[in-house]
Amino acid sequence: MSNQQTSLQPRYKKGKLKLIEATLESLMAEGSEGASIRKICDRANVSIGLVNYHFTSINELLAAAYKHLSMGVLSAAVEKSEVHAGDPRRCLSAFMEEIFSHKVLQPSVLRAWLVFWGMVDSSAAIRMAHDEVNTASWEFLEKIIIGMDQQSKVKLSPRLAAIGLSSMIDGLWLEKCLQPDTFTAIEAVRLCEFWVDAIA
Amino acid sequence: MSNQQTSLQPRYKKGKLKLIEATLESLMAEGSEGASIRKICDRANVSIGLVNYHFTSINELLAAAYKHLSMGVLSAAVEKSEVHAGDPRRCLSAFMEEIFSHKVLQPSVLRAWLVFWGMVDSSAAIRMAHDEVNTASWEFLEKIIIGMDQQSKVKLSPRLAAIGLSSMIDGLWLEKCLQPDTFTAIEAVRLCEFWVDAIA
DNA sequence: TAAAATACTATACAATCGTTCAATTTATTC
DNA sequence: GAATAAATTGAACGATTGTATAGTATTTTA
Repeated sequence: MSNQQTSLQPRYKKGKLKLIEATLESLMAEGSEGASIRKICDRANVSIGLVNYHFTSINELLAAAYKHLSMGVLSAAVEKSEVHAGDPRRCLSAFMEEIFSHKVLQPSVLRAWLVFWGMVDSSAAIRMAHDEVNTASWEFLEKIIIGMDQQSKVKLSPRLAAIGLSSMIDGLWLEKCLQPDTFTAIEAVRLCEFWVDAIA
Repeated sequence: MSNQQTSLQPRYKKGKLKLIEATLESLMAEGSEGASIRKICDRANVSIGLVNYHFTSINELLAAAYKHLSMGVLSAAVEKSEVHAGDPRRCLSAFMEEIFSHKVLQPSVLRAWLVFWGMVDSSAAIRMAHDEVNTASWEFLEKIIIGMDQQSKVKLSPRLAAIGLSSMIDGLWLEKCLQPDTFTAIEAVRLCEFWVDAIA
């Protein structure tokens, strides 16, 4: 995963960012067992007191990490697709190519997401981070599909089409995490392309 | 959730089953925080020592609960679809109607699944339960799609079509769990029906 | 350069966890 | 009904957790 900050990601000072990055590494390596301040601080080579210095609780740190990871991926995908502004169909292809790229479609990255999803219900901060990321992602997809619809009427409402595509993406991520050898990245892209062609 | 045992679910003695059911209740109510032997045994009104009497570890209990829940749902869906044996398209509709029924599409039920998914990587027993459930489900779907293919050639390989449908189902379940108000059960069924029609 | 602000350390605390196991209770067998 | 087997209890244990905080170190400001 690239450590460059992107346009949708919040900005953090060095010390905070170090903890956020260590958190992602820890979750990616160990799943939910990596969501421990001692493990995170071992990775960051700092003392555990720093978590409560920089964040109000471990959940705030986890929420920041979730947002950092997800907005990073979303930003990259949005940027890649905006190259094709004016052609919604190509926008979607570029978006899908990025979110199923080898940078993202690694079991370790997906494992971190799975951990975050599992925490959405039990932490208000993580809930907020999730809602923000999810809404941004889903609205982007819907906007592109509305663009397709304006060129040539699509067969599902853009809202429903976006929900379908978003769900398939999530489901493929989940499956790739749980059973990595079931399908390839190329097949994942192909399935989503099929969906997009089916609504057009 | 019905407490009747179904054809794919293993059989357990009363004491074991009581713990399994309490486990599901606990996860459904509290998510991953409910995966605690004290919370589970409180619900079952038994002493915590019983977990290690009936199971070798809490992970074995969790694996049994995962299998119990999932095979219960899969059995019901398979049974419902088998009424339409000989008509693969109707089989799939019946299957989808069951898996998006109000019995299943409750945030609490989906929450339990999310907890289990999050544990797949860190417990061999849960990994095994997951692989078994996932394989049964996916093979069933593929078999029906092969049936469709034999009647009239489908546009994706049955394997890939099954992966796509399975992913969409998982994704819709996940989304429904994380943001329950985004879409209705009817819309979920509609999206999957659209997928099935798109491959035909 | 001294003072103020920020960053960081290390320890302690209370709480919770899953595993273990001797003792007790209940159910089954003969 | 006595003996055996199975089920159950409850306490103890060592391990781990996140939060809190006084003290120390480093950086920034004037």
